Amino acid sequence: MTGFTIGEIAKRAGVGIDTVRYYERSDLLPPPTRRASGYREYEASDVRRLRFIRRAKEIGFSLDEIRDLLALSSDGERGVEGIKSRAEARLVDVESRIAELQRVRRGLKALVAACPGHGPLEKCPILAALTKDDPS
Amino acid sequence: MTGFTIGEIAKRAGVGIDTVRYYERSDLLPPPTRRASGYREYEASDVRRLRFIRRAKEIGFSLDEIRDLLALSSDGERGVEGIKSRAEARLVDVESRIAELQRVRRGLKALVAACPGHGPLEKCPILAALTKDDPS
DNA sequence: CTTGACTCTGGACCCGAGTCAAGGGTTTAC
DNA sequence: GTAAACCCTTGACTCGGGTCCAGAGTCAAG
Repeated sequence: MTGFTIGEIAKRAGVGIDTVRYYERSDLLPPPTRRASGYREYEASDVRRLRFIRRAKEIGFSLDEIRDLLALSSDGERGVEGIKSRAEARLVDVESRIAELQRVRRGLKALVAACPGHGPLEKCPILAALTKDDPS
Repeated sequence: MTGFTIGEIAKRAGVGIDTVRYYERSDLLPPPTRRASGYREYEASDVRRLRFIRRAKEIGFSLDEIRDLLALSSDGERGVEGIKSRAEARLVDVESRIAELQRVRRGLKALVAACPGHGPLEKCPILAALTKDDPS
């Protein structure tokens, strides 16, 4: 049961080879074992980790934030202090993102509903729906 | 009722002055009227638009995507064809982002719930919760 | 045992989204 | 009427997140 090469893992996770190496450099992926030749050798957990990174990115997390999310799930025994609070902070952040996206969704739904598919779509509600009540 | 200067609008919208000029260059903000001196002169709708951009960015849209969202709401009479379908496409996208974020939220909640605040937090469920069933 | 596909490292390059600086004009407050 | 605070343009720079390339070594199939 030899592990995957970098090309295999990249394909399985749906990212580029250079990206995998870049994530390694960026401490998002642990340095894999190496064959005698120097080739990187990955295992299944690396594929999972890479997929997680890819998906987290797709929904708008930065690599820094993802590093944090990953750390949450693998800090293990040391540093249990603070893990919970970091998770809670992330949770708050995620929930506010969801809330914002739900506002956008409502706006888009209203737009779609109001739009008959043709005809003079006057004053779509989307801008109004999204720009109201900003207390900042 | 003279309009706002660039500094005023930037402050009201919570972005930098350079950012406002950058958005103008990038066609996210219409070129404002100018005073005799050359100073840009903005109005309330520009503040709303800027705020919309800022918030859309915060929840993970790129400027390209935002340009598209904005176009949806201001295409007006011309090009009514396709507006609805673009809105629908955006809606699908937004809904999938929400769904992904909800997965993350569930994972984080489980993590927070499972974590007593100290003690050996073994095998937090978050990674597992987020890396399962990826059909790509 | 060669050929083509793959991998290695190091470093250059790219794009998006700003941010800063220089050199100069304008406005406002005192 | 002048100083501080603001604005103008052009153009260089930054940073995150990759992507590409050169030059060299490795692996697998025929």
